[in-house]
Amino acid sequence: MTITTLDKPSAKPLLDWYDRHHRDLPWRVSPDMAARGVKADPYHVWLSEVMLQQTTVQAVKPYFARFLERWPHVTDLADADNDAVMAAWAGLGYYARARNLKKCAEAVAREHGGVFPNTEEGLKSLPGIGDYTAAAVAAIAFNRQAAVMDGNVERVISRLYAIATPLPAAKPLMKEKVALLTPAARPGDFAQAMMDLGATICTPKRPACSLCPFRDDACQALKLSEPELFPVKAAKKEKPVRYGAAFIAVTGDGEILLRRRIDSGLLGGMTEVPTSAWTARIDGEVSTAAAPFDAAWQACGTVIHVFTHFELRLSIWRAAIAAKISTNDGWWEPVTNLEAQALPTVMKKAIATAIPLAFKTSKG
DNA sequence: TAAACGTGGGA
DNA sequence: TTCCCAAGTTT
Repeated sequence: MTITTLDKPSAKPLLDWYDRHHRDLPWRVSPDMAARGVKADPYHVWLSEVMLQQTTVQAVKPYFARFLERWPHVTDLADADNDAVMAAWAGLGYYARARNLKKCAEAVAREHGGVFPNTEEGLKSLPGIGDYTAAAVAAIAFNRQAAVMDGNVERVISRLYAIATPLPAAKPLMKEKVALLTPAARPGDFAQAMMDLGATICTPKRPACSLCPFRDDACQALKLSEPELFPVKAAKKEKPVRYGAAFIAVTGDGEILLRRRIDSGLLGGMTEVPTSAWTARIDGEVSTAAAPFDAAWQACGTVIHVFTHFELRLSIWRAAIAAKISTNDGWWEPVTNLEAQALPTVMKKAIATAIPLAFKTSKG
């Protein structure tokens, strides 16, 4: 005879918790909506999942709304102009996501008749869709029993089972545990419940264990009275500093010189002001040697911007010139039209340092 | 396997 | 202030 015990994790208490305490999110079909027959839109689910990669819910919300308003269907995004998509993504970071987003939309439109594949495997073959996103879209949009594992789930699972192996080595074991826990019914809600739990209860610091659906007996980390010990992670590496110069040339007509970065690598495909190379150390004086042309360049400050794997200290130079100077690459853009450009945050900071009124907010 | 790849907000 | 990190993917 089968005996049900409470000391092993079960999806049921979590789903019950989710029914009462789920977050209402713009891209989400909540349980009450599902009960009224509302179905998840794969395009919405996919778009939100890509935007949410390594990005906070709060940051994503306005971008998600603008993308849907401008490109209501995946075929609209497939037909969109590349630079328009990059400009719409500007500020959200990890710009390879935007490049792959566009490629993925094109693949869905042209190779799949405008319909997203409804299996994990089919989704995973698309640009920008990895293990997590494939499982998330399969579960949330297509009700597939896929094991969804993101940073939240890793934290919850590592605590439920008190997994002492450090990340990322522990991922295969964690994935195994998630797969065993994922129910055949409501797999999408289960995945979202795990993520909501990780975001609101099973937080990295000071988890609210008294409110957790696994509080009674299931959580091994809580039994040890040390939930914050999990997950165990490898030590971080030191962040190097790089230096460079950026040049903001302004004409009497109020236009500045911009150019487009190459499609690959850091800020790939985004717009920038001319800059020097970003080198690991200052060789001699900070200078205008890398300026796009000779002019009366004036130093007007330094921008310090922290990327994922290095810190950039950018010396900002400004020159007022009478008229446009012809250059090999780039174009002159009215300062009044900078909001429409694909300018990453670091470039908005650089321009704002030279032209304080260039943007509505000084922080870009 | 490990490094590259952005940003802004909270503690 | 400084550190941490948030629904990861690609190479």
